Amino acid sequence: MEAFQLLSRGGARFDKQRFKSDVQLFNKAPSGEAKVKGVAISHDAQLPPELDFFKYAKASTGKRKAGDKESDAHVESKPAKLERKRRKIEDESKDDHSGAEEEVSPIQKHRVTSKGSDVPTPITTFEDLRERYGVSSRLLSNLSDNSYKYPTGIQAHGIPILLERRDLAAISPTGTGKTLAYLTPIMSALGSPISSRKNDGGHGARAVILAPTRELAHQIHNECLKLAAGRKWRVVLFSKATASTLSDKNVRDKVDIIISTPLRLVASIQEGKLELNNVQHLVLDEADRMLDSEFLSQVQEVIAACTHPDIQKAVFSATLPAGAEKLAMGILRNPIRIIVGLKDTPLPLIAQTLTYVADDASKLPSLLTYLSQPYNPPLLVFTSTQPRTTSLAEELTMNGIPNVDCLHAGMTKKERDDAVGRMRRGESWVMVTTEVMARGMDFKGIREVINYDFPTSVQSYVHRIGRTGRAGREGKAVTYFTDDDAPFLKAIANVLLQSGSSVPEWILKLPKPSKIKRRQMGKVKRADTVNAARKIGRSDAIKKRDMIAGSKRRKEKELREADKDNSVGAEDRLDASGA
DNA sequence: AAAAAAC
Repeated sequence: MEAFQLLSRGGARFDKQRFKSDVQLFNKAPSGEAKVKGVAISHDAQLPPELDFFKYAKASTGKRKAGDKESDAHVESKPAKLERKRRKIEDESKDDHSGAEEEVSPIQKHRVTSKGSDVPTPITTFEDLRERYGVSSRLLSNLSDNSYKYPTGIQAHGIPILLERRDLAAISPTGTGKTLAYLTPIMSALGSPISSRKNDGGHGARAVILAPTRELAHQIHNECLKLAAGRKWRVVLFSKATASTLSDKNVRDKVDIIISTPLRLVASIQEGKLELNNVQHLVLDEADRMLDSEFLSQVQEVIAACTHPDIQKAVFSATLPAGAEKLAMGILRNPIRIIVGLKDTPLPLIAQTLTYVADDASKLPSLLTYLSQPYNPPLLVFTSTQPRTTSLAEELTMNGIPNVDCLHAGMTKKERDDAVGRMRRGESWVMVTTEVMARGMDFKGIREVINYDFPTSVQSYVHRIGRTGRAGREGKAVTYFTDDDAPFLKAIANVLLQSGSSVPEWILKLPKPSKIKRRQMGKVKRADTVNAARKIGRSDAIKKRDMIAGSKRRKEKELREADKDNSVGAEDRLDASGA
């Protein structure tokens, strides 16, 4: 029963029908298509046993069995301890001017913290929205028609806040229904389509949603259309084509919601083809990405163009580093901030492993070996650059891996759309991609993510592996690392620990260099990594002995360094982001 | 810290 609830409220984008067809597809495959070696058939149409994807909120249940056998020196997570530490840090960083920080949600099991004045009570069912805020039956039935039966944590807390017209910064893990958490209140607040009104005063779109990639904007648009069913809402996915149509006043004045990437919008504003002075709701999805240096000025320009005095702004993400949060809070007016679960932390139902591959040349053989054994398609493989994405996809295909696809932003719009289409239909078994797919994309079938190239930040890691384990389903994430990745290994390892996956002990024993020293120390750490990694595969006795000796040596070294440089503490930093 | 993505 509970399992069913979790699945069905499954977040914004769960689509039972599609999932079903995926499973059928995979079930069919081997009998028909000459037994493709190594492709596991997924019969798990039933629910995974552990749907409580916020179990880490409960003190000590976050442990995951150490299923990987590279080393017997595995360290299990200590969620309770970490959470205590984090709470302390959060308490200390509370802003003076803000209202009371309070623990809410006795009903929901997962922990939700909110900051800000007069935080509205969360809802328990979508039906509450009718009584409390007069949300229309049409909107509510559109929700239930799409199998959104119960609000997720972010929806239960976020929707009332937005309906009370407050500004909001919302942080909630990947795959927990953030899209619906902002679309529902916006649709409700807009009331009725502009086209159905006589004279409303004001022209142009009343809501704008910004996302960092075309694919994500497209997906948000699809979600919005689900909620818009049955009425003549004009929800525009902004593109080159729509940009020119929108310069026609008659069209423009009938638009309700614009969903776009920032630069596209800025281009139209600068050409004088678009005015945003009637925008009363502005959402930044993947807020930390939207506020990073490359997007910031564009986003600021959009914000500046939204001149309506009563504009409501909201930012959403699974990660929000301190710098981005500061920026966000500066943009918002008397904001409420809510955090579901732990910030910058993946869901514990994603089983994560770190795999040592000595160097770049060893990655392809490792992946081929991996693909020669049973795996769960579709598999998402992340690389660091577009050329690497292309060539890896080619290599895999040449090595006989079936249904390999690739997607990066260097491809044409059509190529990109086609690739996403194949992915959605379950035709891709291995999708090689760049950071473009790292955020927001919701492919229900993805059970495994491979970080072929090491992610360049904790945020990137969290979002990449968050393509799996969505809407209460389990997932698996494998991350390759080479000697060159050593400087950032420990930060990622801490993320694994924090979210209930185990990490070989030697990784945690790696010295923690100060930021300044990181580059110079690359060599030192590299040697350390190699030595420690080489021990894998030796006999257990030798391994253990070496580990202990090695960790002692490292400890001593660490202490010596700590004497010289106070910024290197013996205590692991909790915030693994290092930002 | 650094590439990718945005047109």
